[in-house]
Amino acid sequence: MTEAFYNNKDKLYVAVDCIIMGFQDNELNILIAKRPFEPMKGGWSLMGGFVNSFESINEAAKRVVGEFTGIDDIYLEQVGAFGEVDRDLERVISIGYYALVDIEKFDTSLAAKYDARWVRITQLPELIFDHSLMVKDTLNLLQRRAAVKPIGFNLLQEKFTLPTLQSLYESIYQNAIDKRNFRKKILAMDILEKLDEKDKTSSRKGAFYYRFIKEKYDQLIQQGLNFSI
Amino acid sequence: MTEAFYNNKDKLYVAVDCIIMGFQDNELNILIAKRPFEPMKGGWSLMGGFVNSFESINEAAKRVVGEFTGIDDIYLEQVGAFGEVDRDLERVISIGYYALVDIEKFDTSLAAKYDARWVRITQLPELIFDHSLMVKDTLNLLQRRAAVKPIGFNLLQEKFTLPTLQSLYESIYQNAIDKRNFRKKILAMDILEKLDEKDKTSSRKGAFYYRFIKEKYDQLIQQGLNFSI
DNA sequence: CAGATAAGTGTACATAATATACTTATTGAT
DNA sequence: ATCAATAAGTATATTATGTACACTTATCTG
Repeated sequence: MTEAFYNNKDKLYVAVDCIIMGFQDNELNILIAKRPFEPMKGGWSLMGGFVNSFESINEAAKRVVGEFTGIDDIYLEQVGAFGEVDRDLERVISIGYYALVDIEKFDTSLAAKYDARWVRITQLPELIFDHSLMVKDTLNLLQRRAAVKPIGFNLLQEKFTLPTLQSLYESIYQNAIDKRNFRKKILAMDILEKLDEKDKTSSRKGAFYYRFIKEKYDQLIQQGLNFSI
Repeated sequence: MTEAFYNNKDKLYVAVDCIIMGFQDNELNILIAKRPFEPMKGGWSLMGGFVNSFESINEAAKRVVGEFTGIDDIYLEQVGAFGEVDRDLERVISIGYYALVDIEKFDTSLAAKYDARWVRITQLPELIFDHSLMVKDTLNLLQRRAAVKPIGFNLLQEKFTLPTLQSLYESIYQNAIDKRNFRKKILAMDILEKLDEKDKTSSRKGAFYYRFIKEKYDQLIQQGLNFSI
């Protein structure tokens, strides 16, 4: 019998914890919440939930991000499994996922419901359990990913300016980038379309909007070229 | 009560599957076994086991590698969690770990016991469940890691020749490397010590043995230099 | 119309990656 | 003893990439 082999093994709680990232005020922001129940009631926490037996762990993460943001158009990637015995009060294996969302699509009514808020990544409070470690691992992973894949655009609105895009990369890598070098590199890839319209909210001169052309990117990749910031 | 919040949630089986890698015949080898029980009895499988409630997932992986190789001096890193609903017959979340071992330390008596054998990574058969995917993800991860960390030495004996080291990197990256460029780069890092002794098993001239000096590497890293192949 | 502000632009230099061919040490066979 | 065979070992030139650096331009406001 199939079950015979498994029967005497332990079963554990399995959770997903989501590092939900948005871009706002020229900085990466992460959605965190005040935990409304014990254990660690009142502590700052990532958005999480338990994995049900009928859903994959990816589906669970997508569900959790949807529940807490109202957004289902997200970039989602697994950070890894966190499984120290004492990471929670009960024995819970948690699988970390980071999500990149367009913060403009955030359903703000949910912020009140869950006592959740966007906090700049440089100003995060200490989080409960191993959640701070999850954020640290995520930033590491994001830095490696963003260097070789155009995932940053998932954090922006469809139209964005080059100064905004540069701020995004500066926030991801936590260091300043020379704007001439940045523009040279990003424009040389030939995956952005310059629009006629300007954004004048942050300067008198205004900065031209650009658009990421996914089709062109896919085509270049197929030709063996590679994205690299 | 703490348990109240968790109580109505599903518990799942959690396993670890280990991609145990050795280096032999100038190629990466992976330890696989013929599965002795249902489901998928007789199929080729990675080395795995269930996570017990009293051990961390890292500990579980280390235990499994020890059980199947007799080696406890290993480099271990998590590949990620695999959680499709139908990845096994029962609902089992599996966490993949790859291990780099010195294949000379392998306890060969265990090979018979578990019907396990070392197979070249280029000649792996189709594995059961999602194990082939785990191997693919591992090779990817290993390629990125080996480029920036000297983890390859975990696969070699303490003394090794430069031609052997080069073969190792060629096997990891699955392409040929020019030996002049390779030697220039690896020696420039100044983390290898040349020994007086030669290995004459593969040529009449013989190749000098070298040794990896971890202390020197650690020192260089502390000074902000970085390893890069 | 002058001043303020951020957007936008080009070149020179340094570093790193890549391509390329001959010499040397040693053993085994004659 | 000499030669043939084999893999180990070695240096340089070229190209590509990354980095450093300062002035001009468009537009709004007062």
